[in-house]
Amino acid sequence: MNIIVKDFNLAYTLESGQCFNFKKERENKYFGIIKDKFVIIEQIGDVLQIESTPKIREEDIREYFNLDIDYTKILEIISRDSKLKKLTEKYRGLRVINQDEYECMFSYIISSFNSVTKIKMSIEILSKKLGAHILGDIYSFPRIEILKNASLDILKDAKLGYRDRFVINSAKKIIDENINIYDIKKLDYDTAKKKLKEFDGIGDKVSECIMLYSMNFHNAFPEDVWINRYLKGEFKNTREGKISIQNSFEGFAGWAQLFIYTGLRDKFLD
DNA sequence: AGCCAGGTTGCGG
DNA sequence: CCGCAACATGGC
Repeated sequence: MNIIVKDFNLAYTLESGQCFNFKKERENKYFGIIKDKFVIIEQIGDVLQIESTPKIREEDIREYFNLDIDYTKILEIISRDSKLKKLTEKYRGLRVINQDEYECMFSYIISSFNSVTKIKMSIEILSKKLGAHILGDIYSFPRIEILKNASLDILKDAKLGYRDRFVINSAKKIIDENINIYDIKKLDYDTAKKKLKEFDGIGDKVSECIMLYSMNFHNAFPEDVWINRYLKGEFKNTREGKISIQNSFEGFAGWAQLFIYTGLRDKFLD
C-alpha cells in the first residue's frame, strides 16, 4: 500500500521518543506494530510505502500518524513563539502519534525515571515473553489480563526494576474494577488526568503522556527532565511557564512540547 | 566510579 | 499544600 503524505516525516516522528515499538531497518525505513499488525514502513519523498501482516487498513495508518489533522494550522499557532518557529522549520513533518491506549499507558508506566533505550528493551522482552506471536520474532504488546498474571521471573527478565509492581498493580486495577480506559478519553482534561493518576505508577508526567499520545488530548504538556530544563530557561517559575504555554497554543501545547523535546535531545536547542 | 535516564511514591514539615 | 529521599537497572 502506498500513501501520499504532506508535512509528514517518518523518521522525525518515530525517533522522537513518543513511541517505543518501532525499529529502524535503514534510513527512512522502520518496522513495528500498529493495531496488532506487523508493518514495514518506508518513506520515499512524499510517499509512504507500507507492507503489513496481516493487512492493515489505510485509515488505521492515517489515524496512527494523525495524517488528517490540520498540520499547517497547528504549526502556525505554535510558531508564534520564536523558538518554536525555528523548531518547526527544522523538524517539519514531526507529528504527535495516536497510539493504542493500553500499550501507551503501560509503556509510559515503564518509562518513568528510565532511558529510551532501556524502555524499548523492556517492552520488547515483555512482548516476546507475554505477547501474541505475529510473525518471525515479532510479538504484540501483552494483553492486560496476561500482564496481571505475569510471573515475577518474567518481569525480572524484562528489567522493569522497581516498576514491576506498578505494572502489576495497574493491570490488576483495570481487571478487578472492570475499567475500560477507552472511556477516559471521552472525559474532560482534568477528570481524565485525575482518573489516570489513580493508577499505581502514573503521576503528573506519565498521565499527560498517555493523554497526548493515545487519547487525543493535544493540549497535554508532559514535563520530563528535558522540558523542565527548557522551562527553567524560559520562565522564572516552571509551574507558571507550563500553564502559560498551555494557555497560549490554542489547545496544541502538546505539539509544542514534542518539538521542544526533540530539539533538546537532538542538541538543536540548548 | 559516578552520573543520568521521557518520575512516582510515601514520608515529614 | 510543599519539599525530599528512595527507588532498579543499564549505558556512557
